Amino acid sequence: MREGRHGGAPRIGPTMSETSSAPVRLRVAPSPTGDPHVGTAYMSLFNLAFARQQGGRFVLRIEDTDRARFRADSEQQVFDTLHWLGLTWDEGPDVGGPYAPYRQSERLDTYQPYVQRLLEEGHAYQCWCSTERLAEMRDKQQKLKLPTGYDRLCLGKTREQRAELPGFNETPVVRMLVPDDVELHFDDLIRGRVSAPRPDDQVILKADGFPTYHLAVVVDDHEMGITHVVRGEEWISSTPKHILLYRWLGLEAPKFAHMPLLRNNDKSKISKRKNPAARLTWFQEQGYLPEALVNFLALLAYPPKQDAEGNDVEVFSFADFAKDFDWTKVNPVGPIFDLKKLEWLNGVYIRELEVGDLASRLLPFLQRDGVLSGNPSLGELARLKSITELIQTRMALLSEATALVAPFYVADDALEIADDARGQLKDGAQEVLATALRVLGGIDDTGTGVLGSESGWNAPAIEAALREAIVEGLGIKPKLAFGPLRTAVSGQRISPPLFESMEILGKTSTLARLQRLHDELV
RNA sequence: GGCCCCGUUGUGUAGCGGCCUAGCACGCCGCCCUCUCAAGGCGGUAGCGCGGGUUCGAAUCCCGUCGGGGCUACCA
Repeated sequence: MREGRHGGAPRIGPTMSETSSAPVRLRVAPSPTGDPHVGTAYMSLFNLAFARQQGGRFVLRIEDTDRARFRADSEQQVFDTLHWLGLTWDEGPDVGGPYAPYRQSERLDTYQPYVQRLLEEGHAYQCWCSTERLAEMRDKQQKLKLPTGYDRLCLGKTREQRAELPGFNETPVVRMLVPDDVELHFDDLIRGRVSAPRPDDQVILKADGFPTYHLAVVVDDHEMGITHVVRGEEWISSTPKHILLYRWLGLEAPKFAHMPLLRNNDKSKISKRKNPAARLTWFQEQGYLPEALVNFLALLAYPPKQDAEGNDVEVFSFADFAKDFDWTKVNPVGPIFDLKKLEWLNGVYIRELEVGDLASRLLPFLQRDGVLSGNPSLGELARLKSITELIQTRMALLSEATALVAPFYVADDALEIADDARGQLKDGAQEVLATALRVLGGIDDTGTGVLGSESGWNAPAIEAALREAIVEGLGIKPKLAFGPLRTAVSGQRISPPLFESMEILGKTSTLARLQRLHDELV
């Protein structure tokens, strides 16, 4: 089944030696039927990688032929999420292009002549069967364990002849007349020679005048000069229909690449119902970096490159990925969409960010979660940058910053002490707090502000003073010594580094917080 | 049910007949570092679905079987 992968059969795809006359043209064709799907991004990524590598074009086409499931805001979300990921297209409904329009609903006139021609040449016929009759027919076939498929009741009949039989519907659809000798094999860039199921007489024009996917995709791919059709594995079974249409219409079929399907944990095709991560917007909400998501997607069903020592290189940019992308390296096994590695990658990318950049990416999350207002002051932003430095290695997701950052922006008397943090306090806590209060009170904090680094109130000085007084002075182990202080200052068991936190908070706030917990323990 | 696709540790992958006592990454576990948590360093855990062939030799080739998935719409 996979001869094409190992050099047994001739390679199908374009190779370096193959003289490429026209530049390649690829497309992604999502349906605006709800929240944009992660599969759309996955397909876009592979399409784009090949298009860029070959110096070709990448097209976005909206397949809105399903009027029943159409959602008006969905198209814009597709634009937004793909832009967010940096998977940009050269032609599309929003940017236009030489083959506009790029919405199928605006191309209805385009399909008409094709349908007409198929009808006239006897490759297609009208069908007046009602959905009820069709459903009954299918049920019967399944009960009898027969292959399902249209029984051609309407074939060769005029409207009048058909009207006398039961299950008649006034507005007809148009069906393909699939011949017995239909070609069931085709070459796939990823899988080699593939065989597919025998299609039945597929509807190509619906009663509402819209083409079905099968007709629209063939006509549009041809009219738009698409050279490579890259889509999910679920389309393998309908590829013979498409090839038939190309043949009937005297068109050259494009190359095909059927990508493996992303899976839920139970191995079923990834779905929004079973997996929140099937929604592209989910990643934005959770605080994933687009560059991390793209990197992660490129790792699914595709092997990482190796460095000079032969070690895998799993962190890479889109450009790196596209550079030596090769269809035959795509693994036909559908990968389970497991987010563990993405979380790690996200942390890697977060750590690589310049601090100011990270801080500005954090801002929307902090505003969303009410830590900062919609229009923070310069002081608050400066403080954010200092805090960001402390938490950069402590996040896998941007949304995790909220809990870490919040204590720095809350009023001293409004700081909530978490139960688990309070529960950890040992007997000596009050004495530790009292000592800290006394010794920190002696540190001169003049100069704090613009010249803060030159102030006596800085992390090294704070640490030195505290260690001397508590660890050495009281003979308390560091772990026990600083626990109560952390709780007082952050309200949490876990926090950014204590002394740096105190520096950022300033002497006044720090002392107020220490005092407050101290007094509560009396 | 029918047709088609696929089958290496928990997950993603390497492996194209001997280099495999099956490599790498994430995860998980442990240790080190350490003011907590991370980050970082070090170490460990776990896999060729099964059965037959072919061959001196099979994770790699063939057949069967089992398992998973997809399609089977006037959805895409």
